[in-house]
Amino acid sequence: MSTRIPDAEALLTPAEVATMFRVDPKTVTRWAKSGKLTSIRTLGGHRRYREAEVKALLAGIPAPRAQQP
Amino acid sequence: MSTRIPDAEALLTPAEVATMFRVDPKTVTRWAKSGKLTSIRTLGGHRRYREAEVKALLAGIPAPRAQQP
DNA sequence: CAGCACTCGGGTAATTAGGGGT
DNA sequence: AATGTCCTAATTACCCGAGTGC
Repeated sequence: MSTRIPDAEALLTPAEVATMFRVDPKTVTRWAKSGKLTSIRTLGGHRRYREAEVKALLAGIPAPRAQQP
Repeated sequence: MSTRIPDAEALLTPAEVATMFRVDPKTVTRWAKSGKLTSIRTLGGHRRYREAEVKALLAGIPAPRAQQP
């Protein structure tokens, strides 16, 4: 059967986000480090990004206010 | 009908955990082998993971460290 | 009993992280 | 300040055959 997951958000890899923005994956990493993009880390330290947020930014929606001053 | 179980914790399959983290099921297995994730084994050797722990890790909560004395 | 999807192992490429420099 | 590139080390993804789960 299909894997039914309780409540999971769609996540994107750095390479996928980089391709969508036509930038280098390293640049996406910098966006995450500077708080411009929400990042979820795997247990090994690799980053995953929220698909909804990336799509919103691609659509021209201004970045949401950072949560940490 | 769901099996009625007294006090069982919700368990997730490797595929479910992998989907939630956007990684390969093999990667989840490595996390379990390296002690980064608690794994429960079936009698046949397959692994199951605690839903609460997985959700906590996804939320950014670090691995359960020892309590402060 | 049979069948299919998933998971188990190992082994080997491909990404990613991180710092540093243009 | 922001992006792309070079490097090393670590993490992750895909290959196989065999066994488990239902």
